[in-house]
Amino acid sequence: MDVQPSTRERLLDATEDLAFTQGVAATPVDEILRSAGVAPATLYAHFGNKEGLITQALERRLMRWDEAWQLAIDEASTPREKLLAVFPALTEYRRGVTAARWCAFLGVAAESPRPGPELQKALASDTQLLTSRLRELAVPVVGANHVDALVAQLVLVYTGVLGMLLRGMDAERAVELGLHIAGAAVEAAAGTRS
Amino acid sequence: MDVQPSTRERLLDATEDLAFTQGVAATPVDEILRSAGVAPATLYAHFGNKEGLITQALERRLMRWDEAWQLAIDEASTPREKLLAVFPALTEYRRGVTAARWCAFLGVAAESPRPGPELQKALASDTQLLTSRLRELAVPVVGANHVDALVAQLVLVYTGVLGMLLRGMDAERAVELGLHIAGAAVEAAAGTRS
DNA sequence: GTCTATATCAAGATAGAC
DNA sequence: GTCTATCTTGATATAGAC
Repeated sequence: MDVQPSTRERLLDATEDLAFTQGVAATPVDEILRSAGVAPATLYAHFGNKEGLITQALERRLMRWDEAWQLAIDEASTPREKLLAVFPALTEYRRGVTAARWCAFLGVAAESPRPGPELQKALASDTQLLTSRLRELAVPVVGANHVDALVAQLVLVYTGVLGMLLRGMDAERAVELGLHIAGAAVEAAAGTRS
Repeated sequence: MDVQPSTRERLLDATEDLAFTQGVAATPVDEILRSAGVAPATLYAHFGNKEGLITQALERRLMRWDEAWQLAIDEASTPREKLLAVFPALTEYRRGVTAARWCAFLGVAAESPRPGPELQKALASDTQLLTSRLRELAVPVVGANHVDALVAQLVLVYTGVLGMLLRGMDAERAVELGLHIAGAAVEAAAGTRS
């Protein structure tokens, strides 16, 4: 039996739908309210202000991405496949949630010159999760010595995949391309392993 | 003898300073006017509206990037170095102009869900220049058959370099990292050459 | 917790003079 | 071409009732 989503969740859903596709500044609070079927005062009671709403939408989004990525890792068999699972996970993830225009986190970062502490934390936690988990996964593949360089490369490629969406590239093609580049980087790093 | 910049140029300068570092929506026209020392009506006489101002700032920026990149290509000696010159060119370019927070074009694209035709054209011309010139440069390196795949990879890496700036990475490190990944991609593609 | 109604304010844009 | 002064709108946020 389906429970209908709470007011709070409807607001977060609408925020993902609208703000992460059109841009935050290009999405008036009014539009989110209309889409969620909620009154202004209710939004402010829950989230304080627009930035609070965006922040919590990002937090929920990161949790879901975290789970989706972890699932993809668990399903992969070899250490190398687990390390590269971030790319197929992205495709799968974008099917499950409302797909952002490119990346909810980078998009908000780009248009937030002076984020408040909460938002700043939410934004940083995306890069944080990305690098820390990739580091764990990379150790079995290239050894502890070469991990840092490889992780930085993988984060760059992952970021490039998302950026290509802004250049109009199809998401699946971008992921495929990224996987190819990342695979080569892993080979090169694994070859260097002392 | 230095000629002092025209009103028009002061406005474009201020736009690059402010809108491409803070974000367009986060930069009120007022702030640009104050920074340029110009009256509102003057701006609208020159550019029609805010989007016109942004559009022309992007157009001027692309011209300068075009020149800077071409210069870097001319200074490189081997075909492989010319192909990869886009990365050192980026470092050099960012010294010459007001460096954007990450990328003026991608940044504007990200916060413009429904750009007018002029702006759309200005945005597309960045990717256009990038792909067409890389394609020319790649032919001598990998042959005409494998060009498309390699170009797409290089554009992705280039885009990833810029995106890393939003994750707080230092520009020179990002460029260095990108150059490394791109170099490996070029090697791999050149090796495949039939 | 949620609503209706409204206050407040800032931003984009224009009128009209010089 | 450029200025001062102002208009108009649309967006964030709040007051007060249910």
